[in-house]
Amino acid sequence: MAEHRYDPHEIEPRWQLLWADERTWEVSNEPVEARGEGRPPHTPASPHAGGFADNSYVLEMLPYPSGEPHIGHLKCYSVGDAIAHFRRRLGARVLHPMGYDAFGLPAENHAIKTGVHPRDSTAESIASFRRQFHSWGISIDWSRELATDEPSYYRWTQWIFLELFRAGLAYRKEAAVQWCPNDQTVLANEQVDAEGRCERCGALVEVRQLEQWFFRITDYAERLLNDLQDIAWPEHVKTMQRNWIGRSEGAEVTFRCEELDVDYPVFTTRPDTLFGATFFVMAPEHPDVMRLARGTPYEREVHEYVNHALTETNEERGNAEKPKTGVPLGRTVTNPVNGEQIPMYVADYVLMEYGTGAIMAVPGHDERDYAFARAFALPIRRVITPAIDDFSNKPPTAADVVGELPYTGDGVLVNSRPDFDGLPNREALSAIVAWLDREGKGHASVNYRLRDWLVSRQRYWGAPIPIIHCERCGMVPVPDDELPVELPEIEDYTPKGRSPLAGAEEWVNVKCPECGGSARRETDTMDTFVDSSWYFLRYCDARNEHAAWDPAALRAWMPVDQYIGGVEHAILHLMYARFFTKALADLGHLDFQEPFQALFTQGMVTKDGAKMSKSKGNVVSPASIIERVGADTARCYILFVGPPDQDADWSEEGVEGVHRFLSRLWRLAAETAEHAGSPGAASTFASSSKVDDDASPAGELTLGPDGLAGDDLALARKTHWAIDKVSGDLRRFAFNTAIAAVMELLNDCSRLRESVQHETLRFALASAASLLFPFAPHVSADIYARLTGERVWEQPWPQADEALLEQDSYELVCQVNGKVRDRVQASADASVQELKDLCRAAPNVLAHVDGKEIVKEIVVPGKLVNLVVR
RNA sequence: GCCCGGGUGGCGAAAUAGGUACACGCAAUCGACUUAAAAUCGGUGGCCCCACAGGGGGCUGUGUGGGUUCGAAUCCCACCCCGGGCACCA
Repeated sequence: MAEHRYDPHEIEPRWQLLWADERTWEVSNEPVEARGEGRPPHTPASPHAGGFADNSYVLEMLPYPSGEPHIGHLKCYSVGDAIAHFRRRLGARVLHPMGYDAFGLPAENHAIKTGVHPRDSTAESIASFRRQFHSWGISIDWSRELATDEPSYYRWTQWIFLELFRAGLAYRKEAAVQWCPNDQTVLANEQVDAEGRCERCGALVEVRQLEQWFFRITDYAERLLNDLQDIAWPEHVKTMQRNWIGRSEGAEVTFRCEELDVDYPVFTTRPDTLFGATFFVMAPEHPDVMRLARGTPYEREVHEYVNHALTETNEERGNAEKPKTGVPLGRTVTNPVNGEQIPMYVADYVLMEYGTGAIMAVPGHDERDYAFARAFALPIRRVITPAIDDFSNKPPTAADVVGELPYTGDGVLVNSRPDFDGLPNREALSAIVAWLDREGKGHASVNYRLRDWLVSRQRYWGAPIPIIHCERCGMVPVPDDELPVELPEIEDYTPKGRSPLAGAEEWVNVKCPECGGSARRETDTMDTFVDSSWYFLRYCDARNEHAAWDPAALRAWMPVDQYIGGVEHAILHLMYARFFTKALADLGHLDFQEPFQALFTQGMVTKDGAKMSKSKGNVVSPASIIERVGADTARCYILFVGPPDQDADWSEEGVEGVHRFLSRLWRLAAETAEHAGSPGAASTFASSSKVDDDASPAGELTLGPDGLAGDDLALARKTHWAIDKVSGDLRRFAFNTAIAAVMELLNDCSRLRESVQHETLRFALASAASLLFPFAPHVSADIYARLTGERVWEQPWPQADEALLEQDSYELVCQVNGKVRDRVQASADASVQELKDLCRAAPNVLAHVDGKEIVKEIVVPGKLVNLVVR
């Protein structure tokens, strides 16, 4: 007799080997019929209600391969794998691929330190990720594996770049970047610490204007905003994206500087406060600032102020708490609504990147303008009053004006113009904008917070931008047949104020593809977010050498039905991928607008309440956990510990608890399988079931209510309850309660094992394994095979028998005045009157009613009766 | 400051539609098995009262205070605390 000990280290590699040998999780792009296979015989004829028929694309965000996978990866892929398995067994063909986001800074910094080529350190990391993903038993179609640093991948990243370039969606312009004067290099924002110092040398970082590449994502602001309503994403992620896009409605209003004869439009969300504008402020970066100040007494002061502001770090400048600073420009502009001359200032609280880089300042109704006005002793005028008393008959007088300034709320206009005074400010806003429009002094306008995407990096380890600079022809795309532009081999990765690629002279100097003259390659590389903005498309046709994808392959799979990843990508990655999808659709390459139909964001895994980090020494490595308890335990634990969208704290004791559960399940199942007789019993059973598998698709695993009684009926009911519960929970990502339901089922199996028929127990345990398979595939496959001789992943998802979900009696809760006073057994088909009678007759109810008058009886059939007494 | 989440036993959590609060797991504790320990299996699980052998009854109780309702963890109002995101965006 075999020793009944759960041994994940024997079980897990055995099943992994089978799945790898048989390429179980690979799917082709051909429709099932076209492959001549038809539906596999076990596929349900009609999909379950709410099931996933046909093709389904389940995708987890691709990992950035650095070192080894961490617990966060384990959680993400455990969630994704559960969904993939569930959908397969509901009858879908599931695409579930894997790849690596392989370009990026850490590998390059490592190369600067050690001289090891980023390609080599990345390859090593990828190998480690791949090995561990296999050891976790996740059901990946490995035939589509990719890494974004492979020329066969970034060839198409470059192709997309050129498509955007040709469409005018990729362009070059000057932009402010972080610059370290000591290292003579541009720095990524992440390389600047909180005090605005260079990570490497500690020098104060400056802001410099340099030519950079951008993608015109702002052209898509409106669509990126509007289309959020069509996708099944968590509301908080949509909110984050909406805030990031930052749509504001308002008006553009023109202020004129008569002395210089120049118009300055400003954007305002509050045209209703135009009559309260008492000064005008420009951003230090505004190109006209020096011109305006020239020849005024403030020229020198303005010059110094602007220079200082430009070298300030974002940290220093971006602080709303700091006192307002600025310098007069010595000029005035005309307020178009009342002709007043108001003074112009330059101040760093105005941003060049938003609106027009200039503002009208209304200190009476804006906190920032108020602070500036107080600092510079400028007039503050009230034009809106919160008083909402009836001004319907007469305009408000000074006595009606109440409240503190600045006042930013709604109210009624005062001190403006007779035809606007007395109007509620929202009405006045529309009226004033209409009036400005008629006068040609302004018009309604919409502004976005979203900025164009800066994609160039002066870095080595990224996809080269496939552009050639020719003095005669300008910027020339690298011809398609010369793609990819491969990264040159270089010795020195250290950035020196330009991309390390610039040092590869032989690589840089080329002939212009248009005129044949000597020209130079673009030496910047692309932001790694570009690589990850289209990888989900490439998976659909990962081995295509002639195109980024075959449209037919995308039709088979896209859009992604369920995307899974960390909420830290709620804005950047998810926004960029949406932008790529829309831009590529506009260019005729895609026929859908959104890449990810549904999104699930998983919570962080902490240890002792803190984020895991090497410096804290609290990192839990998946490899060590799996070595100790196996992948099934690790995966189940991470899903059992709590709702997967919430943060979870890693607890060794909790892991042990789940391990005990799997051990008990495996042991009881192994004993039950053996109890059936010889080791062949299971297969005998399985083959006999094949004879009449038309009886039910699950043949051997059917247990109807007929002829069952006592504990057998109870256990069969519990089994069907668990089937129903787990099915529902899986649909709503409630993996924790799904696993708890299987635990309950096992507890009943253990309790009733001696008192039920063998067949009842076997059915319950095989069902438990079947339900647990999405979370713990190895042990579930093992148990299922032992009990039935079948492969669980080839079985359709079990269906609960309605007849067994219903009880013929239940515990009726008897309340008096809303408090539970007794519980009695009630028949499931008892009438309302019978339930009332039952409740009134319950012993403890009688004690509480005791002579009092029953004024009301509330009956909730199936649940309770509440007697209201007085 | 603004926008999201969240606050339930000693702990992680559950309660899917306003209807039995605390499923499942951990920890603790008692018992069984054992020479013993581990493992395993079973019981217990706030406070008070009665019976004190099994058992029965009551009172609290879901961050705080109010409200709606026969009935509120769940809905409404006000507030407190924790976590995250954004933050001079005119």
